[in-house]
Amino acid sequence: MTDMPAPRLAAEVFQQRLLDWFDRYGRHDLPWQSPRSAYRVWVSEIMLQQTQVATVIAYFERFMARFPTLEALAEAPQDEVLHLWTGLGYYARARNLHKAAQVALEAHNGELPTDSVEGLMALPGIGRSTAGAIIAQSTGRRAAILDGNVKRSLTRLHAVAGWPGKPAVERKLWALADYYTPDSRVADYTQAMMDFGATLCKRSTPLCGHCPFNDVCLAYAQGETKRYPESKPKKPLPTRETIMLMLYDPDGRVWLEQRPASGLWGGLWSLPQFDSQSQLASWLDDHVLGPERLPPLACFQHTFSHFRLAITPQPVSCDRLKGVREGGVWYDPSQPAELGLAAPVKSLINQLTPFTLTSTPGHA
DNA sequence: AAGCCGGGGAA
DNA sequence: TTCCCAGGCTT
Repeated sequence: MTDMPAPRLAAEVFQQRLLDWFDRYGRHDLPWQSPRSAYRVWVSEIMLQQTQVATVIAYFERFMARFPTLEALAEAPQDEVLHLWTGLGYYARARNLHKAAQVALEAHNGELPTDSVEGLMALPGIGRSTAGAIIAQSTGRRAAILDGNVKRSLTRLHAVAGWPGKPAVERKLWALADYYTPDSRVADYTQAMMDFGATLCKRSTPLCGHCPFNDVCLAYAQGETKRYPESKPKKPLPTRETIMLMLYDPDGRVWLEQRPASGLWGGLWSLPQFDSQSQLASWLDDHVLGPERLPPLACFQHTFSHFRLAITPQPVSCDRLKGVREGGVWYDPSQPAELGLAAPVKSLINQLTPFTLTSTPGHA
């Protein structure tokens, strides 16, 4: 009772052709490939979710320098983990990674439970494909993956219609992915599938002339590689507006508040946000002594996957806060604490340098 | 099944 | 500009 489309090649033939291609043209020098450990493979797989290899490499190196072992990660404060994730996006990945390290330390003797896909999937942030990748790459046992590269390659090879995000399409692709997965050289095979999708069966302008499967690829035979995979049905992005308060004290420190633990920018430190100038004025009135508005910065837009945020930065200088506020810190840009910052917040703070501030009236 | 969750590379 | 990337979680 399988949902699987007819394979284009016997599994053994597919594997042989792919591994021959990989031995010549695959990537064999990625930082998480040597030294290879379950921990390093795991961290790389999480960072690589929805993120390109070229972007990840520098983050991975910094992360490994600071957290060389699972135990080091588990015992670190979350702020430090988010700090090293700043700019990478999808911050739930970092929170889940941190939490999973703590679970592994307490419940699995500090090791990842790589015995089974189900065991790994029980950890936060690890789904079926990531679990398969970790097992294949770190243990060499048979496990299938289905990432964006594999989805793209398989939809073309088999001319699978429909957006791969649809569960019915995804089921077919999982069946194919599992069918082609070999019993031996699984780590190489998994890496080969990802390399093949990333460097040959690319999203645009795939290199079909050099493809080891161009004699059996249905999309190529139809001259319709462009049509696969079908794209996600698109909807217009809604726009939200916000005012970001850049409140500076006489020492040039800026006031940051921590976001709620989950949701957008969860756990990151950000500038206070307001829906209107009157709300901003009211907040200043309630909490700030001696506020003076500074020359405004240019408005700009920050685009998320599901909406667009129109940001109006409002610099304000002050003497101090009235009383103490929980969940906030005075952040010194010249001696930055190791906190996670949302990308546009980091950009704004770096943009408004200490020199800019001290050259404005109202201080010193 | 659909929405939520970032940021950047590439065309 | 537009698309989407080594996806997973929540509702």
